[in-house]
Amino acid sequence: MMVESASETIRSAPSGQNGVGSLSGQTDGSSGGATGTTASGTGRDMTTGADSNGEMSPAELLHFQQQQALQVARQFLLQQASGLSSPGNNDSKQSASAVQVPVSVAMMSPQMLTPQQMQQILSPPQLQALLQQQQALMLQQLQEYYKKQQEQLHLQLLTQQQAGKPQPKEALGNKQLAFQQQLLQMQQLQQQHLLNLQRQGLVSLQPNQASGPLQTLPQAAVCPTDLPQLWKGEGAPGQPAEDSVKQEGLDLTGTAATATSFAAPPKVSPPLSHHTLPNGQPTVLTSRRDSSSHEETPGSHPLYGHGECKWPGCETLCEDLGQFIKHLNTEHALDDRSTAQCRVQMQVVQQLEIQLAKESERLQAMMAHLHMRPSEPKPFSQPLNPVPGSSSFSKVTVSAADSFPDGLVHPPTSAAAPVTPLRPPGLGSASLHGGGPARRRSSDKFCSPISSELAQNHEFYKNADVRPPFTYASLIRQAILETPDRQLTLNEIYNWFTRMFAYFRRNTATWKNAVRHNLSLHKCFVRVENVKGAVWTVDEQEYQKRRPPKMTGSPTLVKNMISGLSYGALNASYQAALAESSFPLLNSPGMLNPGSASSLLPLSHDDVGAPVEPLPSNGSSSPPRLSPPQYSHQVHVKEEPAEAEEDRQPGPPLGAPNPSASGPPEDRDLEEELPGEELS
DNA sequence: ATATGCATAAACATTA
DNA sequence: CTAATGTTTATGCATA
Repeated sequence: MMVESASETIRSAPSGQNGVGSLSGQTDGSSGGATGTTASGTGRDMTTGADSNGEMSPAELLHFQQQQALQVARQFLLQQASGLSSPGNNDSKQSASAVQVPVSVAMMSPQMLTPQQMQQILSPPQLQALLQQQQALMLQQLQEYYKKQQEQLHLQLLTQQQAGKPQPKEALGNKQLAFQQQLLQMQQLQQQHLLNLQRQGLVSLQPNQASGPLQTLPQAAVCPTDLPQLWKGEGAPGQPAEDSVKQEGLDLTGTAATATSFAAPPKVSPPLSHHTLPNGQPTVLTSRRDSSSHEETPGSHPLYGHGECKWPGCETLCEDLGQFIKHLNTEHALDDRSTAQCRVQMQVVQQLEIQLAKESERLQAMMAHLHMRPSEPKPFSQPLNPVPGSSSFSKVTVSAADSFPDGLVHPPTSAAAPVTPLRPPGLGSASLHGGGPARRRSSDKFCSPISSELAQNHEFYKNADVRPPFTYASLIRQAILETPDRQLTLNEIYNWFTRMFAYFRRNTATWKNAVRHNLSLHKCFVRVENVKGAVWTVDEQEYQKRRPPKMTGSPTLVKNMISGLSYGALNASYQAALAESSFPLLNSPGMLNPGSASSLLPLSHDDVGAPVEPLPSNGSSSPPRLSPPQYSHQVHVKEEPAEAEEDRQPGPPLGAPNPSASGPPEDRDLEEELPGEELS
């Protein structure tokens, strides 16, 4: 019971909150419940990391990455949507808050669109493009900022030297030396400290992030103002500059957070002050809001821009450069305060550096992941883990070949993602079957999809403690169909589950019970007495029979998008959509032009486009979808479902198109999955 | 508002 | 008897 209640809360949470905080809470993991429900539940299982203890890192990181990418994607969507329909409307508010916040800040708010949702809406190429853009920008911004900071520092030093001229050289020298030494020490300390923080940062950040850090962040201002605009790109309706001010938080999530963490009462002191905190902490972080300055005229002083002093926390207005210099020498001379500020600034820079490094790494990893294919000859390129034999399906799928139009040609980089092999489902393989977009509801229903999806993300599920978006029934079926003789003992099924999904390596009692329950409950699973016991087989016909009619989510979603695009609505529908589809980020290569809303439509049209996934080739994997009419029940062959199972004829079963038999109506569903429309 | 699909939990029954 | 298997029933959610 306890468990039950837990899961309930979890489930309800998303809906209740209008989808906003789905990611946050997350209780499930721990106990036996561990589950968040498959189809329905939403995918926040991912948060498993949060699941308390242990192994959060991989999942978490992954999650972060996804979040970031998604965030961008979301913005993109909003733009589009807004562009499509009502431009201005309610957007403004949201934009101010989470929506447009760049990267990490956004991450902090679990809100709205979830990964799954995004996936449904955006085509892989789109997402990739966005991703790329995002990364590029981020890097650029960071670098720029970093440069600037360095300049500032340098300048400061220089200035002081000049100022010091009049003074006796020795004094100056000493001072200078002391200063530098201090800086050095600081650096070292910072390094360590930062590293530590960094390590914990991600972890601590995730929870609670929603509000806390977010608020303080803006002041950290470590950021380049234009980011927002950039993000917005083309379509952004009317976004006043204010936004930019608000979202300054670049991605220093970690940074900011850390900073705030030690700056005791963070949010409190707004801009002003530069009083260093006792411990020499980043007060400045909070004070810096000069973000806007980007363009300093060549001739001018790096610390002087837009008629004001850019010294952290200063902002004194100066008519001209001369006056500024004067101001600089008087107000920001080499004294304790300035030194402290400088230190802080250094910290900022340091953090940014680290952040940059991190982001770079991430970028590399992402690029590597996304581009692997091109660079590598092999089809299924799953960079990380070479998969042993296990799945026959793995090869079937992915033909690779899809390169990204957008030019992200980046070096594959070994990149070692810190993370591990996890990879967001869908992300990689995307293309396979020619184009099928489709990310249909993950849940089983469409068996076919499952195999392809599995094939594609099989690595992911294998390593990530993420609940697969398929129903037990579909998984069981998949397991059975994957075997040569299409039959498995219960135990073998269990093994398949644990082998294929990291998720099923825990809470065994729960899912095993579910498996048994499903086997017994669904008519499509037939138990056959075998020599050495009983084995389970699949009655494909039965299985197909129970396929639900249409999919869901997406259409609605799309509709919303097109029409009102009210964020809320949109969000809601997404939520729904996503629940179904869970993970797979991008998938089909379908379209890439981000611009056309139209393209979005079809795509999300969800399920429709189920790709052709399982190539008929050997029929091993799943329903070889031939033409609509035929593919009916492959394996099935057995007209008499009952226990006639032995009919599970080894070889030919599947492929054999059974002319008559198939029930017309049901098959139709499958049709939907056919590549036909595809869309884009 | 109702029906359906699914996940879970759990009580039992059967079998090895 | 115990553990693994199977069956069933019940509950709750989400969705159509």
